[in-house]
Amino acid sequence: MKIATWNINGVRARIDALVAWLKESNPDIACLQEIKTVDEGFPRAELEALGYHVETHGQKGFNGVAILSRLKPDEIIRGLPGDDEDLQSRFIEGVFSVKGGAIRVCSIYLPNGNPTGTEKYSYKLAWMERLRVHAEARLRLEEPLILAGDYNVIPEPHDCWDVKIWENDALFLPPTRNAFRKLENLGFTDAVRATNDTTPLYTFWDYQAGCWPKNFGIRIDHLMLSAEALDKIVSTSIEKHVRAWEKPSDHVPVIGEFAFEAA
DNA sequence: ATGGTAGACCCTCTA
Repeated sequence: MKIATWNINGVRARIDALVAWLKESNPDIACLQEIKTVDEGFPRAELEALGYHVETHGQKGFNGVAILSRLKPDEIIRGLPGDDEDLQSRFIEGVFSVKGGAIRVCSIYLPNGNPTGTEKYSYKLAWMERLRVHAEARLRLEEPLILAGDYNVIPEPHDCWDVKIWENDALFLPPTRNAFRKLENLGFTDAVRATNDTTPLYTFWDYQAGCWPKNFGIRIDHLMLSAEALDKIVSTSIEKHVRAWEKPSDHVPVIGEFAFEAA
């Protein structure tokens, strides 16, 4: 079973690329971020025509997340618990029945946090703490749990092309990486690093300043696995070729292949 | 010289 994450930077601008990628890679579950539309504006018919169930948590103009799935979800939770005042659409969670039980998959669009030293950065850190609290509660279910998404976190120096450029950025500052490490310390494993060595791997190349042709990228899109999900991981792939497509997102999909079977 | 691009959308914000 293939479970993927992709920040598509606007689902309506990216529908042709999304359909082409789904046909090519055929993921069983695709977590999307930055759909940048309200639920009613989501191009669901094109995706249902490919055999996907479509669950969205949209927002006008910014943010917004979705889960596409071959299996019909048993349950969907919209919004990250822990702050009723937070109106930004950055989290959706689905439960799916597989042979032997259930798996739980979350599509996460973690706040960027720049500029640092502002309420945007404190919002990022507060959001990461809410994610940690929610993830800790979900771990007690002892299910395969996959937290998939755009974390806006560069975990290690070798996950960016030049650490000097990023060392003071909200994506790399020590409090950001410490909060990410706290999530790992709960018992989550970075699927790409569990299946690859420490060579540089990127999932995002800025549109600006020729970052893509120069391979000036960063790795910020992650599949974080509970122990029960890590037991089932077979391989991962970063779909780098998608960045070279016409009208690309600035992020590429990350796919995990798991030894789950449909119920 | 403080650049450069992209998406959504009311013209400026977010990234």
